Amino acid sequence: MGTITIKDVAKLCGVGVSTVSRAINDHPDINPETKQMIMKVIEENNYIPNNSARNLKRSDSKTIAVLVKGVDNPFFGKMIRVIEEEIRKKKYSMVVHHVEAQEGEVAAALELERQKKLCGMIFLGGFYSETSEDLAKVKVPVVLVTSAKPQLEANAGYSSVSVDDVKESYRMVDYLCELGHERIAILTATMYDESVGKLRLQGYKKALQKHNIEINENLIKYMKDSEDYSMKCGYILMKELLESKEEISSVFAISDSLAIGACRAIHEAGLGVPEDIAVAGFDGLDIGAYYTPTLTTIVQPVEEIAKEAAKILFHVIKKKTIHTHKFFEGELVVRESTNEKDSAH
Amino acid sequence: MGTITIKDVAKLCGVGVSTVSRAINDHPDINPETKQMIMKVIEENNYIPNNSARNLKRSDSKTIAVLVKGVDNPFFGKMIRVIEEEIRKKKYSMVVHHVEAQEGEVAAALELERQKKLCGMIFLGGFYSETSEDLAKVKVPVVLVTSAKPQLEANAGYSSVSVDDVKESYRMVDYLCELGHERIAILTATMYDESVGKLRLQGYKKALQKHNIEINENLIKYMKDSEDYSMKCGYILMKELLESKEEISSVFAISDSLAIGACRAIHEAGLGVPEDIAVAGFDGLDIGAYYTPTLTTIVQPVEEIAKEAAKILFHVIKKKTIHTHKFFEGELVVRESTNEKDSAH
DNA sequence: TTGTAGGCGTTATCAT
DNA sequence: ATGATAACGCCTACAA
Repeated sequence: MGTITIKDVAKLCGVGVSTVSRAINDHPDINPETKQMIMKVIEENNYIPNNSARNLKRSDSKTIAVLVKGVDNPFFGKMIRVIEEEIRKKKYSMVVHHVEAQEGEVAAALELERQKKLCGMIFLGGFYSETSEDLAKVKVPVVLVTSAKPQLEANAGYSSVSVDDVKESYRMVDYLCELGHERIAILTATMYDESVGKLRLQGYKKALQKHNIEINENLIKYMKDSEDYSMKCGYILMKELLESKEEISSVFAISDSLAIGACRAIHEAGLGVPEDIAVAGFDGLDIGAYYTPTLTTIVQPVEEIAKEAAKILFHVIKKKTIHTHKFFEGELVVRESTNEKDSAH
Repeated sequence: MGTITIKDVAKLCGVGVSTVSRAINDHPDINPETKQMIMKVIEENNYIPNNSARNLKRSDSKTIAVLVKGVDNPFFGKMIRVIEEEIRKKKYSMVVHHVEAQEGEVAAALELERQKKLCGMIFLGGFYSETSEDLAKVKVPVVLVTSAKPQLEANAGYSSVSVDDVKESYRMVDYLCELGHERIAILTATMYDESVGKLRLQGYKKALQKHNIEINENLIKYMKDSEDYSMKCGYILMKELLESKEEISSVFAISDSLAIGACRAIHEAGLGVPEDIAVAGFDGLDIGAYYTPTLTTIVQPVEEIAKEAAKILFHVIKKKTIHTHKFFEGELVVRESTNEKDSAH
């Protein structure tokens, strides 16, 4: 008695398969009583429709893919779970696909799209290296999360949801300046980054300019090509910075992971955070509240962002709307890792 | 020019569909030249077989599901990525499914199994609450990772791969004892846990016994039902412990996340780690090496475990072997969060 | 070695 | 409101 099919159910109910189909798909043209009776039989024999057959028949497969670029960012963990939940609510399926830092995400996307007959995709992180033209090759609706391109064409072939990286970054660096810091270093993405790295660097520069602080290229530490937003990377960059003998009173890391790595490096150099060097992060990872010292950071509203991403995607899929670009406010959370610039200097 | 099908390819090549099918599925009975020519045409028109159609035809769908129980354990993040890679190498698909702490994982598993015609499943974490009989309902091969049942029936209907939780836990607590600690608290899973929580608690008790230290129930802190292996949970449990006024010189948390939460609580109580209270964790998360103080822990060989899990699963699927139970050695990594019991006491 | 045809479980289009 | 029936794209006997 392997698997029970729609035919079996039909037989059991003494009706035609199409009636059963109508019942399980909430079609209008069906007698409520018939439907109820069918659903009961389905329940009793716990029949579950075969997904492959459905997808084969349907044009779309009711599955949406989540592409995650760059390993080891716990920031995405929560995001994925929220997205998964939203997708499940809509009775869609989700497949997640991790793409290595060097891999082209669009290439991976294209393959997935065809193979699985996706009806939509969500990109998490990444989206450096790729151009809008590349992205346009993906035919299904796409929403970019946390990886907006700087220049948002109104009619871009995709949606996006994120915080305003320039603004939030500016907010943080401005805060650091207000504390009296002038020698503010930044730990940022690669030099060629066209995504969050670039934007957050922009915010940094903007804030410095506002405070009439000259931008010192030696205080800008870029990741190497092979690196990612990991603690290890933050550790390495900070160590280099420390060894460079540049005077620094604070450092802004564009992710909490980087910030924590930086703290470790500072610590190992026999210095204290924030007494000797203040450290600020970005993202709002849980660990920031438990680290010693607790981490000043920009908290991104992860849950809201994820939900909005799903919402927009479904809207676009159902053609209820065209592509949208939505920004959420981040929140500057001040904790122990930053303090006023020591006046005893 | 929507999607190109196997028929189109056949037409393009001037051959029958079965020949094309044979080509893409590496069947033996085909002329190498024909095959090469077909593959070329496929490449040029980048034809990609429709997965749903394949799965419908095949009995199994070549997809394996990963069930992750309990949110927010970064420990599983890496695991999933490694598993994903292994699965992809075999040209299978992976779907991950998070199940809430209260949800029954077997129920979720059953639904998935039918709906997606899985050919195998990997359970990550969890597996408390569920009995072997429940698990037996899942017809496809299952491998339990990091969640072995205490009593392993030789012919259990599943495989498992993990560290020997009793032994590793024993190793850690034994080490703590060797350092001179006698008042050793443990932060563990719920009281009803039948999985890693139970096992690690066993190891703890065993080590204490070896050192003739009486077991003090007040030093055993169980999670509440609603809690999970999170930093927050560790923080809460530790705080309760501190408030209980029990004298403690060290605490063993059965996960690094819990340990970090505990450190925070200790810190906020104005005490120092390890001077006042030594802290040890379990898992070997990256953060352990960057936290202040760095965390003494049992490092689990995540990558090996994940690879082995995939390997075993594929073996069982292909009927090359029956279910296996494999254990890996953990590694006791001593760092700053533990030290010798202060003799000045 | 290769081609033809039937069927996998659904959904959708027709009639009824 | 309901029931046949034809696709959906692929794999696989079976036949050639």
